[in-house]
Amino acid sequence: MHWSDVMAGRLAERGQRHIIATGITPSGEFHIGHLREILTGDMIARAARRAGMEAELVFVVDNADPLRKVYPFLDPSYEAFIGHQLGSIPAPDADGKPDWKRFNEEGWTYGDHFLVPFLAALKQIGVIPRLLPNLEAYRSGKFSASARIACDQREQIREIVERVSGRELPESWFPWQPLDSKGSLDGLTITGYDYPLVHWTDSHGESGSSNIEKGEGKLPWRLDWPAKWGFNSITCEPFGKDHGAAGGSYDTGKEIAVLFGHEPPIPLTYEWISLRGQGAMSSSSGNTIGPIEALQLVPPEILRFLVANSKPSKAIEFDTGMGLVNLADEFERLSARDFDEEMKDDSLSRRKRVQLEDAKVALELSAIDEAGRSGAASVSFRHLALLAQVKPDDMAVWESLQSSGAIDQPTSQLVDRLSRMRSWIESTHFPDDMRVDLCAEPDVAALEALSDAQRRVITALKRTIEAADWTVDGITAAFKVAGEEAEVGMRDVYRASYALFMGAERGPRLAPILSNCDQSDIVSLVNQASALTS
RNA sequence: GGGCCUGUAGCUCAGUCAGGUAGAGCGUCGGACUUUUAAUCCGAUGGUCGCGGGUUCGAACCCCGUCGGGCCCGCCA
Repeated sequence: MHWSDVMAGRLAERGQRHIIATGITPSGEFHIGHLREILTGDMIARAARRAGMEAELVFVVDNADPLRKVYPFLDPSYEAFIGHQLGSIPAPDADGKPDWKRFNEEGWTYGDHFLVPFLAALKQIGVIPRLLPNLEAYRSGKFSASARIACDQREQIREIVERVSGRELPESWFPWQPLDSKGSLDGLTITGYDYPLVHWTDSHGESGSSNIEKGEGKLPWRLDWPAKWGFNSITCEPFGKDHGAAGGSYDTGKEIAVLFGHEPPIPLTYEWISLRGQGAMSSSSGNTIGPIEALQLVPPEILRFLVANSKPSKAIEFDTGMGLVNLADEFERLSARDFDEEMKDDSLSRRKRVQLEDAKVALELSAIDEAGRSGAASVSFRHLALLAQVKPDDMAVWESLQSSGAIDQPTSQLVDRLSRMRSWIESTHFPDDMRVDLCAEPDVAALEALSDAQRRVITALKRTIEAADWTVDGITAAFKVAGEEAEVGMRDVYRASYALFMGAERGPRLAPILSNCDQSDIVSLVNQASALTS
């Protein structure tokens, strides 16, 4: 059974209506690791709906969290905002400086700056969650009930956190973090509590009172999370393995949730996505690939397939090179199959049946449109990569596909895919193995491996290529004539030609590629090779 | 020190929850298509299931131990 269906089964035991939560802090550039969080939630929601339940995906925007440090992309002036809430400070402009103008005129905050492009990327991959901005929730008093319980029963809370996490909280610990005289959550000392006020003194020597019902501060993370579960009626939440560790915030959260008066959500811990060859992604190290950047290269349904086809407990290595080609081609192959038909075979082993079922579901979950199925593009990624390189003009690509009978008219999906393919090819991520590269000069090793008969082909090519009419047909004819002159079969002609032009044994069809090159350059290459082999 | 995840074919992984003759895809090799845009089709190749014990008629699967890799148990997500 597919992992999403396993989750749906657990949800069904609990009830028929579900709110699946995801949550991210908009402290910096979003990366594809965050995409796993959202997609995992989206897929659980889809599975629940498929099983006949009501399910909604929500995205908690943790913009009440403070800025932790001045990241490399920020101007040093952000020093003044450390400890301030991400939804209450200005966004960085192109130079990393606070953009006060937009902040004052449009209310454009630091959190918005990172969130909005991420939402655009989500839309492309077919995920449109209901947003729950956390800072606004504090300000509108949604946290009041839980905050009061936390402050009133702070010794029970302390006991839970210390027992479950195994760590000792400092004597000064208090379950509410007020904002200080400058708007920071850092460096305060709590001096007293009279509901609804928490009294404090700050690092500037000021003192004041924070009303826990008006968002003049926030709950610490371990309390903030279970509180949100309650007033948002969250029934299920996937989260990264950091939260899932024993003694981690889910463990304390599920007990605190009960104290707050509600049931904790059904959890699902997922593994990280890392970049191939580079280790875990992290916003602060700059070792990231953003969802936007990823979507410039990868068709959205294939990004979905990557997550759908990996069990959440498995770490994913995101590979923008050959791994992507293989992934995309696997997706294409699966898309072209009819699983329902295959599963009618009663002789299938249980193992095989499971495999078919999982592939079928993964494929369904990969569709951008939940109702639709992601149809096969009928062109493999490999093939498209070749065509895109060989034919600079899109129309020529479609003509080639039409003439081979692969497609009738290019679908919008295919047009979209070609444009992403072109940006991938131009990027540094495109694998060398896939690049169509003609030799600039003869590849001696490849030529030396040729048989005598094949060497005669090169000698013959020297004349026919030079004389060729420089079109696809003309070049094809030149190969044919060379074969006749050298008295060898076409197999040898091409063996020799690939060694000559690409330093390889095989390759893509040569005539269309050569026709895009300058004839004199090719002639020169053949002449040099001919000198080496004769 | 405590805990979580992970280890199965050259590679990526399924199969472990419900024990019943080791699976898929890719790769590799061979063949076909009398040349094909690295295509396609067919066939073959390939595993001491990390290791050691135990339970069982029977273990990749359950139990105990052990080794390797990743991570958490500060703040914060």
